[in-house]
Amino acid sequence: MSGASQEGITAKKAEDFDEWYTQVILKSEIADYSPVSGCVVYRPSGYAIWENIQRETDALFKKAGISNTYFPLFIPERLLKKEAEHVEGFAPEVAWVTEAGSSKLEERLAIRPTSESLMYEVVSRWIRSWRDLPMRLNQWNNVVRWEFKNPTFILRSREFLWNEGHSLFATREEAEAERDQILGIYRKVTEEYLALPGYVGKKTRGETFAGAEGTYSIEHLLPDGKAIQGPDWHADGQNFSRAFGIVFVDKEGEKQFAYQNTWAISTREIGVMLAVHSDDRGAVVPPRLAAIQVVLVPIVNDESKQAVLASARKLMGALSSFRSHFDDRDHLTPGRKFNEWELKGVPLRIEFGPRDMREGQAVLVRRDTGGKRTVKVAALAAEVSKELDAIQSNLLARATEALRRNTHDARTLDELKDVMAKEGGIVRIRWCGDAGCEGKARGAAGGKILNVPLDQEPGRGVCVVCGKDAPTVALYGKSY
RNA sequence: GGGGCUGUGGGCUAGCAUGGUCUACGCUACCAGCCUUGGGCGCUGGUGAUCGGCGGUUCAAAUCCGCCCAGCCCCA
Repeated sequence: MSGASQEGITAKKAEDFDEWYTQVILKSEIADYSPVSGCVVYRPSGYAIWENIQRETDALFKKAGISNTYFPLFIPERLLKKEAEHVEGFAPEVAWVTEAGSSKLEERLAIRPTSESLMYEVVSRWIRSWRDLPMRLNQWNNVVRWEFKNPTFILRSREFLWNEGHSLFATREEAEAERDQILGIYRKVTEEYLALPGYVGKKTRGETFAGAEGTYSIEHLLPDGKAIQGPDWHADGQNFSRAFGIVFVDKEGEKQFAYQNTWAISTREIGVMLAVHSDDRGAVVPPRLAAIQVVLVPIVNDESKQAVLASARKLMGALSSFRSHFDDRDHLTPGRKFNEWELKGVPLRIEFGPRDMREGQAVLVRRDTGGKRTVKVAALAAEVSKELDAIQSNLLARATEALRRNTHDARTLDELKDVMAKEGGIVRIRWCGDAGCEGKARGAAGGKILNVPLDQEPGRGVCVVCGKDAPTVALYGKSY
């Protein structure tokens, strides 16, 4: 035991969250920095997490009747400019391609910050009649948003990966009905796979996506007391269809503009997930998303070596239905391996040594609680499955409890200031809906209105700012 | 948008004030051999850094100056 090793996490989650967060991601080998500021390299175990999120989300999209497509990276400037509010929202952070080789381009090309303008220009040619609708498209891709000054590892990067869903409907009613379906998918993915709870609600006018009529989000809470926006869904109304001429002939023979929605979940969720679940020993990754779900570490001595390794290999056969790994490296001690796999966030470890071999058992060690349990090898697969499920649900339960514990109430501006100063986290406030009051609340306590939850508690109250009648509860907090 | 801090082998660092003795310290990791293996084993030997990049001052720069890049923090 040297004690001087810097390989583990040296910062404490509770004491120095920012440093801890960076160390967890780098030292677990989930991601790394890129030579370009604000860009992220996903290493194999990190990209595997994204692939798993993608796979699960994609399956739900497909089940809902949404088809995948691919639209190109480059958007001609004239297209980006077609929807005024949209371009205004993104202009400051668009990266441009202006030359190729030694020649200057005639028209500069935007690297997509999102694909509305390019997609809708093309899609407008595909739609003629109400029979062509609804059309529900998706693509998994990368986007670039350049301008911000303080990138935050994974949580806010200049390039990120996401899905961008785009759907077109003949009527407003149909378009609006999509909201709960998509938010339901995101809620399922974030809760059941990422083990992340959140508040689903409507963003305020000022926080609405550029070009949209309404934005709905899932808001998560990080352990440092700041909220962060997760997946979202936007009701675009006819803004884009008018700008891009997406016109169809309805059943009555009348020309109509389509109603559109867009929605996204991004790699940011990986950062949120790691920040919420991980601990001072390293990363904690939910079993359903982990690149390796279970690692088998054999423990041998000279006499037992061959026999233990042979038995351990047989155990690996029983684990074929899991993403499993056999750590038979000969030059490292078991303790060393334990620490390494904990740092990397593997949900379940199996220890198997001479004693276990004799007794026909194996030791299961949970990453989330550190709890050890001895099980019979005959029941290994069933026990591993049970344990992985238990870890998965414990992570969500733990995070849900943390969210509940860090959600407070405030009835007046003074109370709001007080709660924010003392407790931080998310604060439920009554809000009359007025933008002026929103602004005052923003200035008052260092946070902002995160969203107005869809799930409204019954009852009435008065606005935390102006004291007028306020039918709705809004969520307030500091935000990334 | 404004202000501040940091950058030395893969990781953590010593050296920088007062330039030369730096052919750059130590730990860790890595490689080889031996010895070991139920929570970061031990011993011996070895690989690995033109000191973030470019330029300047100087006989001489990790050290002083300028610009740039990257990371981090605080305020708007």
